[in-house]
Parts: sequence; C-alpha cells; structure tokens
Amino acid sequence: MPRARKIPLLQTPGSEDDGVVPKNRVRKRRVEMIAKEVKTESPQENFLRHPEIEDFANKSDNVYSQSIQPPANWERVIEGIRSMRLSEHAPVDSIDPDEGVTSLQPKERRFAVLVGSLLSSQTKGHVTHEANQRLLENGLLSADTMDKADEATIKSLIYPVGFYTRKAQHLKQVAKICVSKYDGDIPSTVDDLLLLPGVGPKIAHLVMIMAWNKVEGICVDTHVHRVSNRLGWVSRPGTKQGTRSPEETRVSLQQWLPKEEWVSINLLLVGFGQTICTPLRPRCAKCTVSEFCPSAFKEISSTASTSKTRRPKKEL
DNA sequence: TTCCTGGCCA
DNA sequence: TGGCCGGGAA
Repeated sequence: MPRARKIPLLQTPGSEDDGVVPKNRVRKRRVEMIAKEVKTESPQENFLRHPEIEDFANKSDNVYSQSIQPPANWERVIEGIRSMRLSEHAPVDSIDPDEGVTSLQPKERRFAVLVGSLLSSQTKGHVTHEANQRLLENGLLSADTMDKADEATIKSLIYPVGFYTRKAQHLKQVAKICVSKYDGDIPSTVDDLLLLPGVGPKIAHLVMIMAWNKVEGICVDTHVHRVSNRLGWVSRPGTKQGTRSPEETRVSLQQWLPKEEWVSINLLLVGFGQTICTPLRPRCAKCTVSEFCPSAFKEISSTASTSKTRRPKKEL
C-alpha cells in the first residue's frame, strides 16, 4: 500500500530538548497543547504508518549529542537499511496500533496506547493487536473500566499474549493508578511511566512517543539492541565490548545518534531485524550494508550440520 | 530449539 | 545478573 504523507511531528519549542528534563511548566503546557492536537490527528499515527519518511519536520531543532564520535559510515548504513526496508515488507509494517482507537477521546486513546504497549512485550504484533481489539470491544480500553473489570476477565481477553497472567495483574494495577493519580489519564514523563508496574525503559519511551509525541529517549527493543551491536554502533562505557542490555544500548546510541533519528531508528531496525538481520541466521548475503558491518557473515551457522546450534560469538 | 518490539524479582 | 513468565511459530 502506498505511503506518502509527510509526517507533521510536533516541533519542539526552543532548545529545551537536549536531553535535560524540561521545566515542569513548559512540559505541562506542551502536554495541554498536544492533547488538543491529537483530537484531530495524532502525529505519531503517521510516524507509525510511515517509518521511512522524515520524522521531524523542523530539523533546526535537532540536537546532536556528540559526546562520542559516531561510528564511521553510519549515515550510509542507515540509508542502506532504509532502502532495504522499502523493498521488503516487514511484519512490523502491517501493525496499525491505532486501528479502532482513533475514535477515542485523547485520554482514552493514550490509555489504549499504554495498554497496547504493555501487551506487546514478547508478543507478535498481530497477537497484540487482536488482544487490544478484544479489550476495545468489551469496553475495557479506559482506565476507569479497566479498573473495575475482573482480573480473570482481562486475562481471558488478552490471551494468548505473552505472559498474560502477569500482564492482567499489571493492567489492573496500572488502571487503578491512572484513575487515582492521573484522573484516568496516563503519566506524561518517562520517570512517572517507569513507576507503573510492567513498564520498563522500552515501553516508557515508546509510550512517550506514541501517546505524548515527546521524544525523551530512543525506544530500544531486542531488535534495536541486537542490530546495533552487530553493526558495532554501541559499546559498554570505556570499552570496545558490545552492550549487554537494551538499556545500555539506549544510552550508548543516544551519545552519538542525532536526535532527528531517535524516533525513526526503532521501526527502521525492528523491520530490518525481522526480515534480514534476524536473530538466528542473519541473511547477510541479502544485506546491502554488510561491507560496513563488522559482524557480517560471522554468525552463519552452517546450514543443518548438526542439531546443535552453535551459539555465535559476538565479534565485537 | 530459539525467539517473539520486556520487566520483575531474588 | 539470571531465572522466570508463556503460547505459538519457524
């Protein structure tokens, strides 16, 4: 399906956005402003539907952290991956998390985004989506109704998403907190989101982008983590070793990757990781940027030699 | 067997 | 830091 619209991501006023926490007052006003905007059309909808297209309308606002020298050729690599992404469809591209949700009021829509993100961990996109639709059909996609709902009901509705038992508990707890502390809305900062049960760094940053249209950090999932390490883009502080956790990867990436790429890098690498730079047997022969990849052709376990899959060493 | 757009707990 | 939650797909 053709995708051509430009993405009007909300611009960041001034230069408050250099990684430092903005003043509360500024943030609050931004939130109110965004809340009004999403009623008609939410920018992150477009971001999700058009990952390959320029994310930030106002480039002059972009801040380059540059506390660390960027890896050589990173721009050519991103360009190459972008081309590969356009020519090959990835599962992540068919996910439309806003389907059926856009009709909701902003507050409910944000809560729905949070729920969807919570459900998504270790779960295929379409499974997450279907679970979310069932919650919607049963009127549970609001903090108020979710809070009142029976935990067993929630559990049965979200099955078979990964870890559905725990997620059902988390959803109830999250709903209660949203009702009691946020008037049915969701927290509007990463720090506050992290206080919610079941919400870790990956989900917190994803929700900030999708629900609040605010970029406080890169959303690093297992794909971004793996691909970044294979490319040699990230390392443990003061060493040349790869990072050991997505959170380390996030911090390392943010030290050199220009902010204008912080949003798009996720879908770019997720789709790339799903189709070409796969966890098991990456298709290096199909990859057009393998010449820039220190790990290229080093993880190809000889096809069907024995049943023992030799754990590929990280060559970093 | 391993992984799926992770996070919690000991 | 590692075990655990979890059904389903490749």
